[in-house]
Amino acid sequence: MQITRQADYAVRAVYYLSSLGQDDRASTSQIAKQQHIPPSFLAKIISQLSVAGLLHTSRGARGGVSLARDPKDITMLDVVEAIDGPILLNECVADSHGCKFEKDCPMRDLWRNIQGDVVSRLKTTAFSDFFNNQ
Amino acid sequence: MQITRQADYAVRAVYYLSSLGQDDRASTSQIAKQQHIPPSFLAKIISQLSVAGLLHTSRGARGGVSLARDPKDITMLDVVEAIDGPILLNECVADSHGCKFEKDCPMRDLWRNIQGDVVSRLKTTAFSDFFNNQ
DNA sequence: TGCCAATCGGACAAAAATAACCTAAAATAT
DNA sequence: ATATTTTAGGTTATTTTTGTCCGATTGGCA
Repeated sequence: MQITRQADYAVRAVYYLSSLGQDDRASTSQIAKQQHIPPSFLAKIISQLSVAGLLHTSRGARGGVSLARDPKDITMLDVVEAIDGPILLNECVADSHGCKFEKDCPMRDLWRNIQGDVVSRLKTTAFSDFFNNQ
Repeated sequence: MQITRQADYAVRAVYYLSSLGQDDRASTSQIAKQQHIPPSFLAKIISQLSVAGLLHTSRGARGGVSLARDPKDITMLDVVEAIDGPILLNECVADSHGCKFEKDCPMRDLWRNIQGDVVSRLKTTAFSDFFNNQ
């Protein structure tokens, strides 16, 4: 019942980029140093976030990483799911998993409801929210 | 971000026992069969639930497993935490884990809040709730 | 008393997930 | 050209998860 270290790192990386100006770029190693993330591990994570369309990366000297869109349009859910995949509190909640008891399993509804709340809260929290001090 | 299979099995086992009369006992193999749980795996889980004080077990012929208390006094949280340990959405929320950013990390508060909601919902759901049809 | 049904406890193991490292290659600004 | 930086991929180690198996023990019952 825990997000992975990778997802936490991803969130912190996006948080750091959000704290910079909108189009400022930072190198992976810079982000790693600031957020105390293993640099070579972060590279993989950045890559995944880039594939997911959340970040822009540019190679070469003076290259680096920047946000692909405004912090107010990047939610916690976007980042977490880009790394850990869809949030699923219990296997039986998945559409694919045909549980024998589906029909009359009261626990399934409970899990689904709680999961819905978690997803909803992550979806309604954008990275801009972390900086609005007013 | 998922409870383990073990925790799910544990919940289903307690659910099954709750569906019986208060002091009725069932053998591990009987529970396993009814709930489609690997029998030898369930034995371990039952043992943990017993240590946690949620179940009573009795050996010998005509032995078996029964609830240690009324279903209305056994919550989902009791069962899940007895197996998976304390619910923790992100490592940084743990008391022990001294994150360097603790003080000014807005994500930490978010995780803690969401976690609080999850825990709260599990704590307020007792197994008797699954059978009150009125 | 002695058999049977059941848990107990520990060892063992296979598979998956997690965390991380390393290197060669590609791109690009200077 | 050269230095910088991401990219892509493989490799490795550790831990967690999901089980299985088996002998010991316990307790009811004929």
